[in-house]
Amino acid sequence: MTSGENASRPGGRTARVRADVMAAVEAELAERGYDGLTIDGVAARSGVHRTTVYRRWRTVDGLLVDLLAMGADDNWTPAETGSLAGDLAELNREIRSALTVLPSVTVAVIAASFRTPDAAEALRRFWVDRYERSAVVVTRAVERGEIPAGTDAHRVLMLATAPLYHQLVLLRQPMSAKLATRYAHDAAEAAKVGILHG
Amino acid sequence: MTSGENASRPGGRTARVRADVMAAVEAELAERGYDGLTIDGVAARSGVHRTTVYRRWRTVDGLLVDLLAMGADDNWTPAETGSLAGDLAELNREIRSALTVLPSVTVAVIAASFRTPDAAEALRRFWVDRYERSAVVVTRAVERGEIPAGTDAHRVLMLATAPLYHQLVLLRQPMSAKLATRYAHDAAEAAKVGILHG
DNA sequence: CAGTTAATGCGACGGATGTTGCGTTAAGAT
DNA sequence: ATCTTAACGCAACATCCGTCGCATTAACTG
Repeated sequence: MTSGENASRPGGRTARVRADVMAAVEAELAERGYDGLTIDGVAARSGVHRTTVYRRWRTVDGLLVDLLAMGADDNWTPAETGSLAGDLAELNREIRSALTVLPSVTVAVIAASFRTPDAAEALRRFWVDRYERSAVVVTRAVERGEIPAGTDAHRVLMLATAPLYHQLVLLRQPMSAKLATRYAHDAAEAAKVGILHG
Repeated sequence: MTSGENASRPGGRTARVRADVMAAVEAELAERGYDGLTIDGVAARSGVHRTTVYRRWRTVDGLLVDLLAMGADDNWTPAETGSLAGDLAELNREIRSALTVLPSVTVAVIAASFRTPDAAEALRRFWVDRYERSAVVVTRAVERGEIPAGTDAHRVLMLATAPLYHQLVLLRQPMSAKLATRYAHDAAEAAKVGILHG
């Protein structure tokens, strides 16, 4: 993609330029926010020439997509706590953290996704992957006999996590760690009593 | 705000200009999408001069905020169907409609909210108002004895509606009317069995 | 070590975006 | 009917944004 990771010349300078630019993006994002992010600003701060940034990343959104890719952990799996409520609560803790940290790369890429199809697609893939990996917490709960077989994993995950995105990103209201955990528990309870059958 | 509704000279020409510009915004939004929306484009299509649009609305986001205000119904109340599940399903039907219609002013204002504080604040107020008005469906359910007293109205509404925003706006995946209704029923069921106590 | 060539640096350009000063129009007042 | 004055139209301007051609650097090759 826009990443230069597998380029034909991944040598020292190219890698150094990418690291410098990515660091500058994060710093500018922290100082000026998404709408204050400009290629000129990033280039100036990083010490890399404007033209180079334009050529390698095209747009501000391209920079953010690359930053998201840089931070994504390919080996990520949901933590295992021993209970569905605990697993979902840990998921929500991570999500809340990603959305409230400053600067939040996730929120910035969400903003970017409304402007360029590339960012939208990158974010979509990122989330599809995360939710697919997360489905195992429901599978494990079924195997433990904690919840009925045939429980709709996707709906469980949506009920648990969607309120965080909605309230923190769209409604722009704070959410305590306690409330985030409560949504996780609500979803687990609903699954337990058999509401979320396939 | 940016609206000219209560200006000192709300006469024929000013009102006509506003109507023309708003119509042009909607048309441009439908044709080019949010990221293709420009003041010059809107001005050209509406037949109003560039400078006039800049002076009255300042930015593209200002145009969208005004369009949202124009479409907002001050007398809105949630429909009354006789059951909590029915009321929530009707809410979700309206939300799904607002998010999937083309062009979706709601989605456009969400996009704008990531760029200017004015748009973010306008959207926040809009939603706070809507969720406050919607709380009555939970109150009614308690009065009918359908769900326990002390049920957390906000959590009921979030569980029912957040998955729609999350899946349609952020995950950018389609959602059938049936699934939207199912989330409404899930939230109602969870309330009924007492999971969502205050 | 010398040669090849991507990647970067550099300056200049064209177009888009937003602003300003001033003249013109028309809504509302007397 | 006349006057006043917001609101609008107009043109010129400054700035920002993205691109291009060409020179330079430095990573890889043999």
